Amino acid sequence: MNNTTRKNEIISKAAKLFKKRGYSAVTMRDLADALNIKAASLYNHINSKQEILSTIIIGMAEAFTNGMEQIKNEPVSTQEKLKKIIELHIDLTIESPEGMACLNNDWMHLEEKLPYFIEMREDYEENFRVILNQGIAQDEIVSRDIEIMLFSMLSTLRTLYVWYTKKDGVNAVSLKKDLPDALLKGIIK
Amino acid sequence: MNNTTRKNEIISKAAKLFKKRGYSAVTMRDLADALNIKAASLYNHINSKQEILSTIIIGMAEAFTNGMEQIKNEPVSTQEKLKKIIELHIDLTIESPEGMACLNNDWMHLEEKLPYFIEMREDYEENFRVILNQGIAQDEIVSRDIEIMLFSMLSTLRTLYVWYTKKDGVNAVSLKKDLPDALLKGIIK
DNA sequence: AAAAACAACTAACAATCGTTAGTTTTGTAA
DNA sequence: TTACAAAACTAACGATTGTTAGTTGTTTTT
Repeated sequence: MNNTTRKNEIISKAAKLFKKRGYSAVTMRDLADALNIKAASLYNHINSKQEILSTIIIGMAEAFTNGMEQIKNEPVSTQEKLKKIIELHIDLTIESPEGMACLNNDWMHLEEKLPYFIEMREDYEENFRVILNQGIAQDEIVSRDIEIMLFSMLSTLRTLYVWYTKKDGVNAVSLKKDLPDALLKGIIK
Repeated sequence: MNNTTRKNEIISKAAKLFKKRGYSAVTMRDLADALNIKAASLYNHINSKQEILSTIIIGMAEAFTNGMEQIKNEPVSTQEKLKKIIELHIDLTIESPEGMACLNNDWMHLEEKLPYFIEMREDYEENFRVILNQGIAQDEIVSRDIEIMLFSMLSTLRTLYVWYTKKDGVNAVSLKKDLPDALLKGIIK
């Protein structure tokens, strides 16, 4: 029943290649070469190139959806919720920087699952907005343009994988320690 | 002598398509269709697909390089320099969101000009680091992990085009008004 | 030992890729 | 009107694309 092992190896290797060069620029022969097999052999394990992309991206998106669902209903302050969202992004980025790259850069190449993905992304952003608005209502958050606060935080969180995976980049420890403050409190004295 | 008109139309249209689907996923026939001509006709104006990409990206990168060169030598406070960097990103994003998208997402498909691009990007980031360090030395900036401050600001600034180009997204006025504070002062009270 | 499942292979397909060659049309200046 | 340049066209090229069909070898299960 453990027929997923080889399939997972293929998907995992594909994610690495997609991160580097993007879905469209990676051919099935590139992927096969990286696994030391022939392109046709891939089809003993997966149904299509599209299925690989879909598996990677939808898996990540659902992880974020589930994480947000947890957080939004917790009986804690807005500041606490925002910190948990930041931690969610850090955790998922550390777990799979390649998946995060695909999620960010290749979602538009989804076909069948594209509407489902868009829906999840919109829901996620809307939940984020609600939390920010609650913060303003409860006087925890400054009353500025909410779209700018949302975009500013999400941009940073979504591209975490870029900096996490490069040498001399940021590491997990300092991320969890300093990123919440950087995002919430700013950088000037 | 005004033979650049048609060429610029092609490059401009290409940038729009690249922003939507990425360099690799856009074919010369796609580009030609969008201009209501045949693919072969493109080659009366440009030398290669790669040349189009290169023109777009190197142009943007040089604009940032020049902007940073201006800013770093101005006799103003760190906070003022950071504000000017933020404005530089806003201005260039408004001027060409498509170019920003290519710069961010398709740089790895550069061939001949890739080393030149990498060099410019590294210099830009290093200049940014120097400014932040000056700010710490002069007690203007909190003493936290500098890579995290750098990455946090740059991530937001580099993906500005995503939010600027979508309906109900952020607009130029509120950007210039609220983004500097959001990045520098944070969002909590 | 036989059977079944798994995972690789070779060979090839139709479609599409960026690009070239050579030709025709279009607009402008002489 | 002629001459010329700009910008389009048709046709095709060799390479590469994702994928299928059918086969062979290798493990695992019975």
